[in-house]
Amino acid sequence: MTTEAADSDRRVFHRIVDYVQKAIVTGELKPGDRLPSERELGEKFEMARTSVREALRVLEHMELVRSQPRDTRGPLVLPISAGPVRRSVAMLTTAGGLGLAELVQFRMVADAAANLLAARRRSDEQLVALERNMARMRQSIAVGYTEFSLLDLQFHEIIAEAAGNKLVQVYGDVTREAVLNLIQRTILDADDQNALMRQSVRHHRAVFNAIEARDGLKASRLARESLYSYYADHVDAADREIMADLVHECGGTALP
Amino acid sequence: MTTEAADSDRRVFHRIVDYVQKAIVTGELKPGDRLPSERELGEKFEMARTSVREALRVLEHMELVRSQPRDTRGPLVLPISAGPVRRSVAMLTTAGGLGLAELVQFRMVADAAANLLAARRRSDEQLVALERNMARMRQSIAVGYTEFSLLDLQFHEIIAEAAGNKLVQVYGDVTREAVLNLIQRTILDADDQNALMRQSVRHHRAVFNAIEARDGLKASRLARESLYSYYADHVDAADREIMADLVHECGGTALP
DNA sequence: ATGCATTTGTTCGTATGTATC
DNA sequence: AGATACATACGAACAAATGCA
Repeated sequence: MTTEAADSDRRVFHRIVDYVQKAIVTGELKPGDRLPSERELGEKFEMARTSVREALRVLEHMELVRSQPRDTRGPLVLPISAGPVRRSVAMLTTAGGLGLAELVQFRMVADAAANLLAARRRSDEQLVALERNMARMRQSIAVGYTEFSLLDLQFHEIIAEAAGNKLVQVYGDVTREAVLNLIQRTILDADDQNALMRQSVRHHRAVFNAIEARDGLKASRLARESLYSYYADHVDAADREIMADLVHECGGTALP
Repeated sequence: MTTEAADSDRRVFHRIVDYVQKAIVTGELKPGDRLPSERELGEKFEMARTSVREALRVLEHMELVRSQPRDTRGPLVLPISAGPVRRSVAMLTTAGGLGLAELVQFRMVADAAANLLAARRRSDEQLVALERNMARMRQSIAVGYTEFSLLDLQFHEIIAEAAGNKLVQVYGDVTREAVLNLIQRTILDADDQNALMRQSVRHHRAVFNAIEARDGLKASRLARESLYSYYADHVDAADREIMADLVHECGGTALP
């Protein structure tokens, strides 16, 4: 029989990784809990400390636990984090597995959804936060493009949070970050940067107005249109057509 | 003393992880290349073999390298994969404390986007794959609901792949799985199951027709509407309103 | 404040099974 | 078939850091 022995072809340390992962999913292990020390884990799972450590290195990389010299009471169970998603998406984009077109096309979907939901659910406090952000953004034009970019990210993150959907929020945040990383390698000259920043400020104002007026349709359409106008020139013709389709998905624009 | 702080607070094995990661990003290491053996890595980076192994376990978990007993010529550098994204996203959705409403609302966005893109990009082969899936699905009604659910997932996965966007694909796939896991705990009686399956078959036929006709607007609208009709009764009033908004985001439906 | 016990970080040596030449 | 090289895994050891009586 070629059936995997399930214990023999997998490495020993997987027993610990699988246990911890499952225990966290089922809620048996909660953030703040402590795992047994390396030696105790070795006893309970019947393996050497070196193997326990391999398991801990993997769990640590998943950001499920923290294991440091100061954790003398045992490895600490961490809250679920978006870090691994962020890192793996970043790896995919920087190593060539994901192009700008795919990222922007997804942003057209995610940002539009975020704006639509935020227009309905936003609180007045979040509106104030957006206004503060826009004020700082106007000031940062004089400072520089990287500073401006961070505030731009923050603007969208406020909206994503206001949307009240963790998936839209996290996926959107991660994708925006990836696009920024990808774009920052293409050096723009100072004039282009200034033009882009001023255009961005106008766009944010328009989105703010739509969200303030609870006009979700308009807010989502604005997201798609501005992404198209920013990035259409940076992708090839086929992807540009797709992006055009995504712009007009919503009936808010041209009705023949 | 001259103890470098930047080197002492990070563990030794990070030197190897960082080197390999950077080398892959810069293209210095390509898929198919071989890393030095564990012993040689230990010599070059001046660390013990146990530390080298911790590094390899992390790199392995990132799916950047494969290190097995058969790889006698050294650890194999792998092609960039979406696996880590899928795994980390799955962890977030299964253990992130997400409710049905959030998952379904995101599906309304992701599935709609997948259908829209698939309508434009689908190949004839993918159309055939969808037809085969629908045939098997009709047969599986007699077999049982769990069997049917797997084919239902597969139907959407074919579309997600046809959409030609890895992010839409991965996020959508994982979210659909999460919804299924959440729903399968609510036991439906046999009549309900049958009604649901027949409704699902009709819906898939409609989506297929739209994608075949390259009518992306219709395909995306169908996705939103059917998700609303499936799940609206299972969420509270506030979330139901949000879902209704998402349905009408697209101009394809009611125009006053 | 001072040891004492415990934990992690790291290294080294060794044994075993396996795949390749 | 035998020799070699490899990964897997174990265990012992010591330094450094930390918490506690």
